[in-house]
Amino acid sequence: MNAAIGKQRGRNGSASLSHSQQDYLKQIFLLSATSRGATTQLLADRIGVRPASVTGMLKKLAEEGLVERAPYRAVHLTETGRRIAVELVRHHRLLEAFLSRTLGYRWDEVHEEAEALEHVISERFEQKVAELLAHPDRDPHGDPIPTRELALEEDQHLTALALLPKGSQGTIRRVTLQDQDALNLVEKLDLLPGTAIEVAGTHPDGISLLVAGSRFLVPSLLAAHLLVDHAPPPSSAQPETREGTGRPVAHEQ
Amino acid sequence: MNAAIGKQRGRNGSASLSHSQQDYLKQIFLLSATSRGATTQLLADRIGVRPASVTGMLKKLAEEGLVERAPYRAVHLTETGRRIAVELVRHHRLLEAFLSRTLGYRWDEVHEEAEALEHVISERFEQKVAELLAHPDRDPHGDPIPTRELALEEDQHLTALALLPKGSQGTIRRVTLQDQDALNLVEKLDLLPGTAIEVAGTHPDGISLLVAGSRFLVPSLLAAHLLVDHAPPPSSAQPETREGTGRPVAHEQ
DNA sequence: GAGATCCATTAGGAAAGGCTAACTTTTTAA
DNA sequence: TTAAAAAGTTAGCCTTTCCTAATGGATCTC
Ligand SMILES: [Mn+2]
Ligand SMILES: [Mn+2]
Ligand SMILES: [Mn+2]
Ligand SMILES: [Mn+2]
Repeated sequence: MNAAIGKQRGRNGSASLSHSQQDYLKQIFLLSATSRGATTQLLADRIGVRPASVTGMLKKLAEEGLVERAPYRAVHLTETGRRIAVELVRHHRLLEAFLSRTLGYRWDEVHEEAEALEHVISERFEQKVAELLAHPDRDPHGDPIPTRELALEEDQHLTALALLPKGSQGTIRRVTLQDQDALNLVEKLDLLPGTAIEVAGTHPDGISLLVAGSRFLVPSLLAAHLLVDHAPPPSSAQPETREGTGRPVAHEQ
Repeated sequence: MNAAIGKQRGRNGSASLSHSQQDYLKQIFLLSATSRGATTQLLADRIGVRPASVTGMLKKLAEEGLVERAPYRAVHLTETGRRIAVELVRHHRLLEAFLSRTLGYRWDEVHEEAEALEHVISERFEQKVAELLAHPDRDPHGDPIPTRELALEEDQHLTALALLPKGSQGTIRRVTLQDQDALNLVEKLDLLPGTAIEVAGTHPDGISLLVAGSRFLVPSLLAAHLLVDHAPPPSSAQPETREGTGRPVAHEQ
């Protein structure tokens, strides 16, 4: 049922995709969900190559029918390309859950290892791990794990903490960061997924937050990456949302 | 304590080794334990490339101080090269044990997956898996797993079934095959590691074997790859060993 | 609406790792 | 002991993926 990414011959008759090509597809997928879309520059940043290299690779992927491209424009995945990308996201997030739950990795350690393993595991490995974990639907950062049929539940009702008005209450559900130091900070502040929070007030540099009694400032950088399952402010006349300093940004995976 | 193989900078200051280079070192190590040694031709067969490619790579590895080489001769690992090779063997066999025990792979399925994963897992992954399995000393084929300090117990007292004289009794300890069909045959015949056997007689095409009451012919091809922990024949006057048709051959990993 | 400033693309080239074909050395065996 | 066979090496080439430098578009600002 899964799209083949690895060694097998592809859906048409083409050879397999290189790890590099796989990473391009995955980053295009993740960036496509953002406002800017998958631009050459952003892809270069995420993948760690120069823009010229991105242009070259995108041409190749377009020839192989995995992306659609117009020069000087953001690139889009074809259905084939999307399937491969989502398959990789499934691998990545399943692996993060596995590393965390079964092997006892810390939550800030899982990303890097999953980044390498995602290209290498077989469909059998994917299946066995999914069974071992009883088909989890979230990774340790709260990111949804696509199903085996590659359906990806998108959380419509999650909002970036940075965009919440004063008085909002809710629960942190996703942390879209992957930098180890940033993740450690989140943990130090007890802002892991599942934590109940209340917005005590806004602030030029972030959000003032009430968590388990204590009250402190969450910097914008962080607040943009904490996605909250929120109820509107209990009884105030605050606007439903406001334009924040930072918008949520998809994180690398 | 472990030699770094992966992404890290190497022992001197050199960059990391490619997966390809790692495979060469591992196969040189495994072939060095055989009578023919690590020749260009055998390496080409094992690695799946042409002999010309092997010559080219061996030159590169020699320049990097990982092998010592004389043209037209079998190649040898330096101490540095050996450490990297043994580290890979540890990864491979630990992974086989993990796939078999934790993920429930069949014993004929573990090799291929481990072949890909061995290059990609971190030292952390290695350590966590070793802990999870309580530091196993054998993989599912009975192959010894090098310790974290890279000590590799070699089983001096194991003999290929093909070389045993009539009347010998013993226990199968290792199965040095990796072909799936061959492994399935071994399983069908109940010749897994741990099985007690007795040599009922020799035969031009193999060995006649007594296993759990039944008696059947084990073809030479197989008998050369079944390593037995044996006692000499109980009270007969048979010679201790004999020259068999096939000698034991290290298997790929 | 015209620069200035990004952003994207092109051209040319390098490194890694494979290949084929031709040639040399070693080994085998008549 | 010598000729044929097998094994190993060399030379030249190809593909993949990256790079730098230069060029060509898009966009923002005044
Ligand atoms: Mn990756
Ligand atoms: Mn994640
Ligand atoms: Mn390998
Ligand atoms: Mn094994």
